[in-house]
Amino acid sequence: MKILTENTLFKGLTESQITDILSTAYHREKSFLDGEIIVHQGDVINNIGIVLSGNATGKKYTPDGEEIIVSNMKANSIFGDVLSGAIGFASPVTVQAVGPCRVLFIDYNQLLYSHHPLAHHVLQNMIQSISRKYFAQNKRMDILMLKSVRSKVLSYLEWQRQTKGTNTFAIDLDRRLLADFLGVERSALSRELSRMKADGLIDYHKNNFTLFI
Amino acid sequence: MKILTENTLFKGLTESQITDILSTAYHREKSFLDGEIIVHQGDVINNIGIVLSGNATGKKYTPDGEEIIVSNMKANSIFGDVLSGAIGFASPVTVQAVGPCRVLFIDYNQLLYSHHPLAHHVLQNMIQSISRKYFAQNKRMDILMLKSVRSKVLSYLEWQRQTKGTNTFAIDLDRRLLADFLGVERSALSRELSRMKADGLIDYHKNNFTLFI
DNA sequence: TCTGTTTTGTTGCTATGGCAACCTGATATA
DNA sequence: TATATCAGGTTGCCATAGCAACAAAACAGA
Repeated sequence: MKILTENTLFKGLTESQITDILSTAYHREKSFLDGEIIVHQGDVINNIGIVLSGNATGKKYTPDGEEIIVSNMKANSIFGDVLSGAIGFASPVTVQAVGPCRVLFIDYNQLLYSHHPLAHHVLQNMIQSISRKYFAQNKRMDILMLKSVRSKVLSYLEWQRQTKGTNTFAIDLDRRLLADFLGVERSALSRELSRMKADGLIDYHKNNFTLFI
Repeated sequence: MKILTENTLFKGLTESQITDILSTAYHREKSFLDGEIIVHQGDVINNIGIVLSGNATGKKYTPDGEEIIVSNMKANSIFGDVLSGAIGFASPVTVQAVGPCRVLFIDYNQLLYSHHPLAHHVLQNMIQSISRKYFAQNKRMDILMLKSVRSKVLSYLEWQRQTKGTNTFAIDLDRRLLADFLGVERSALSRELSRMKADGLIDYHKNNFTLFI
């Protein structure tokens, strides 16, 4: 349980305070094998999930059956918080184990309605966590709304430069995922990257990029 | 202040409970004239804003200077909640008065850290409010990711049918706003709507739509 | 009712990007 | 070392949709 002290949901709390709070809300640990579904798209859930070990992905399926990876989760990632918070909403994503993984589920309502003096603190952390997810999504929306592939790529790289703080940086998406993120064809992305390199705007090799502008 | 009993942030509380809670957090009411800026894009704020009367819009500007209306706010709309919740984030939007309007600002931290017994309740409402905004955004992202204008329109209309519950319904966006929402050209939207009518998929007049599929 | 204004529809032109198909190079595996 | 596999790059074709410019309704105000 030591890992939870690093979790954004319990940030600022000691290990004993965390176990103390958890004693007031029903929770259980569950293990999943590679490929097992943790949450189905369409499920209505009332639990917060925390990845204790291993990895999981959030995917969704477009109307025409294409699979899109929405998020990659590793240890200490939280899911189901926004979903539980909205009350009554169906999960827009399927959460699936990538390799064996362990997940801690915490009853959302009991945690929320707990009168434990520190529950307040957890709520504040939760608001912060949800708000951050909102803005991450917001950033992506801004990019998706741009019309040309080039402007999308530039906007993305500019964003990365800002968060990384250097003109040369590695991104954590491969071409397929980057194309999905930008909402373009993988081949169209490759094509535009070449053009941008030819135009002297950027340089890149694999997932290492340099921005010249 | 009676209007606040209808506000999602104070849902479930009586008028006297609301004034009671407000007494623990710094708040002020402010009036704005038509066109006045309430929040500038890029501002870092620590207040929750509630529109008491009048209307306001949330706009943002694309890299190439184009103005996009992101949201329309009326009485009891809340803004700044997600922004304050994320702590340290710059506002991605400019909030501007449309006609004269009054806004109630509440200090976010004092409301959040209040030890008032009902503050917990407000926090829960806030989580719900933010989560809902997240999912509204999420829905839009799904639509923006589709490639063709037709699929975007169909996805949007299908969504409207589901929320409205009938095959015939009025939407609350005009063509300009709908085009922005879908991330397409206004003329391209009009063109595709005509085609879809010709193909017998839909019928429409102004903002009244009927879905045949 | 007339007129100015705003909203919506229409249409030709053309660049863009989706699609498909294939190539190249890297990494893994036997 | 040979070969299978996978990520990334390249390219031709062509429908789609952006852009611009204009037409036609719808609406508002005098």
